[in-house]
Amino acid sequence: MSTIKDVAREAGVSIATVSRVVNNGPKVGEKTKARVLSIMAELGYRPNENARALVTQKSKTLGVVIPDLSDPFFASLANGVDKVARQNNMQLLLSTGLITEESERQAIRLLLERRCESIVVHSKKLSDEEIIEFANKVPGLVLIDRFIQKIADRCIWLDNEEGGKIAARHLMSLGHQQLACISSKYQIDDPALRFKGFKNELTESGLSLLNQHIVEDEPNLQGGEMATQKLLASDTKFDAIFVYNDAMAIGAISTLEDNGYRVPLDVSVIGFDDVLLSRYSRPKLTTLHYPIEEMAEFAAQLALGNIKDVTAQQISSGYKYIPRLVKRESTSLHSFSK
Amino acid sequence: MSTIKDVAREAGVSIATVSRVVNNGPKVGEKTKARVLSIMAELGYRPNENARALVTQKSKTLGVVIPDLSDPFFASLANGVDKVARQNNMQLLLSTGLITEESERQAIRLLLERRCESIVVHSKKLSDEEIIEFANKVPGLVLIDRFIQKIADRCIWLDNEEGGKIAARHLMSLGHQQLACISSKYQIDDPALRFKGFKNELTESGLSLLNQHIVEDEPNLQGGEMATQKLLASDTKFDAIFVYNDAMAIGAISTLEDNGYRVPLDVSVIGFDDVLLSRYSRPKLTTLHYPIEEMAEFAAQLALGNIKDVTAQQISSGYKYIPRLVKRESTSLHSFSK
DNA sequence: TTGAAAGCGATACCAT
DNA sequence: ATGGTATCGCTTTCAA
Repeated sequence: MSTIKDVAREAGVSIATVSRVVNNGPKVGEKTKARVLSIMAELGYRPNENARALVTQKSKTLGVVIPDLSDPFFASLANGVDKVARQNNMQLLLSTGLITEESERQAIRLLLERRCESIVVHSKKLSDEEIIEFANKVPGLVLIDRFIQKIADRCIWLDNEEGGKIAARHLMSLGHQQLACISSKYQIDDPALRFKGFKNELTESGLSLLNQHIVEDEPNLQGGEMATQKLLASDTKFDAIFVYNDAMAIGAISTLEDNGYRVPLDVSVIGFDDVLLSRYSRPKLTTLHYPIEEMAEFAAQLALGNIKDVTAQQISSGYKYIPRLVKRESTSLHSFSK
Repeated sequence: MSTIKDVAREAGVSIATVSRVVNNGPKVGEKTKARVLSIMAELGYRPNENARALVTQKSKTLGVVIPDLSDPFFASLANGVDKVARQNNMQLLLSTGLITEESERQAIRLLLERRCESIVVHSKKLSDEEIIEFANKVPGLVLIDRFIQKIADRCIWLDNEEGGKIAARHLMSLGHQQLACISSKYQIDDPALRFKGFKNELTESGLSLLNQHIVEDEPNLQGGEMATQKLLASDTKFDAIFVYNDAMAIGAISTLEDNGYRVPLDVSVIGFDDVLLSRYSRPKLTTLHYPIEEMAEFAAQLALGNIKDVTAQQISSGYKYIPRLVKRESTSLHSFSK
């Protein structure tokens, strides 16, 4: 691959001049500019970004730390960051790894070694202290999907608890009174928060407690099916279920229908996340929209320093997103005719 | 961020020595090594990869060119490449853009400017000539999802036509004789190939022609629904449908059921791609598995030069993958009782 | 075992 | 308007 020197030599000018035309610098003679340009084309010259990064001290790179791209949720996150990268003439550098303390640490380090000045981090295992330490060292590091008080103004997160409350209100507004839950013991604390909000909202409204709360390991279709089987086996009466996420909710619907229940006629089901699946299921799933891509875009802008007016509110509680209820077909008015 | 000089100064050694301990080089005194190491930790020193790339002429970066990450198909592709990147101590650099000639060209160029020596390219708009030109310039550039004879040994692609044949055989083996198709005029030629194979297999087996072939614009749920409405409105008799992809197939099932048809009892439906959705639909979708992640992993290995034994076969027709039939619930034996 | 120095490919300041 | 050159942070001979 030819370098700036090659171009300079062929064009009979100095590398300084070549550099100027490459960067559309001022003060370059029309003739020389034309000549250099043609030589560049002829040689197929492409400036070396690594060399540029070294001298300019900027990498034109937006880093993102996530477990991997196999989960559509993280793919959306990465896509949001990538969108912003493109808008800013930068590229996305991906740093993936297991959800373990060491992998997360390593993923961030690799980005730092590339001198990424803007990084969107999704981390569940690193301690608050270590993240704060990184954040202090890197002004362009931003945390997504997690809230740490000391660096609140760099946190973009979803209020899972409020999501639970919204779900509860929705089901109650439809007249449901016998509410069941299907949760998951995932490696993160989102499930717990969602159900905490759900439960609190119920008790505030008089409904003493959940009839039944099933916890299943795997937050996927099978997990939802198994949980629902357990729920049915427990012989509890219920007219609505709040499920940890959409995948499990679809599993729940499947098992309910296999057992003669009609959704939403007999049982309302509400999910969480609003992933692609929820629009494809039958009945289409009522759920809470998790605006991860929008959040990721915002996170990227924040990492780039493009967000200027920060309110006191944001300084204390970060950038908090509230999930939005998406009413589709899996929930409906409770039929008292039964 | 501290540099190698800082470390050298603090440790009272030369930068050469520091470099040696950073790279686990040979011939370094135990005591000095220990001292340097401790200073490095103290300073939080991280080697500058850009500087390294400049001098070593390797970027430790695996590039991938795709339209974006919003489509799960491309997310899987990127995930496959990323897996291999990690295995090889490299990172994924993403270069996205619209499906236009200029964006695709630009995406590749950006990767070249970073001196990415291994690149997995998904390109639909660039001309064969231009791709060949890039390929000749970059030995580590590999094409996925497209076949170009002149660089056959750098092409990883799916035999869409064979997929169509497999679908036809499957439906015929179930006793179906009145076959309809739902296609899409997407920006690529995959649909055409799939249906060419399907049609050819039918004619070879005596079934003269498709009863009906509906072409819809959008290859998604709505497109599938609309196409199916048209199909029903056309008043043709059919007992099975071959649909361009899973999303459309799910739309088709939805519309069929809304109109009183039972799937697969009255009509068998087969999709293509085997995306996540197909396992979540009810009935679960019979489809053709498109092993895109596996293909992407292979492509990445090929780009890295890790594939050694190349057969004559591969030199002439590239790395061809055959879609695999995944029998689930949306197809079944034709009931002649009707 | 360690250090000095050349050089990777650019940018940018200082001259001319 | 153009050229010379120091410099970015690191690797890698070549000497000592």
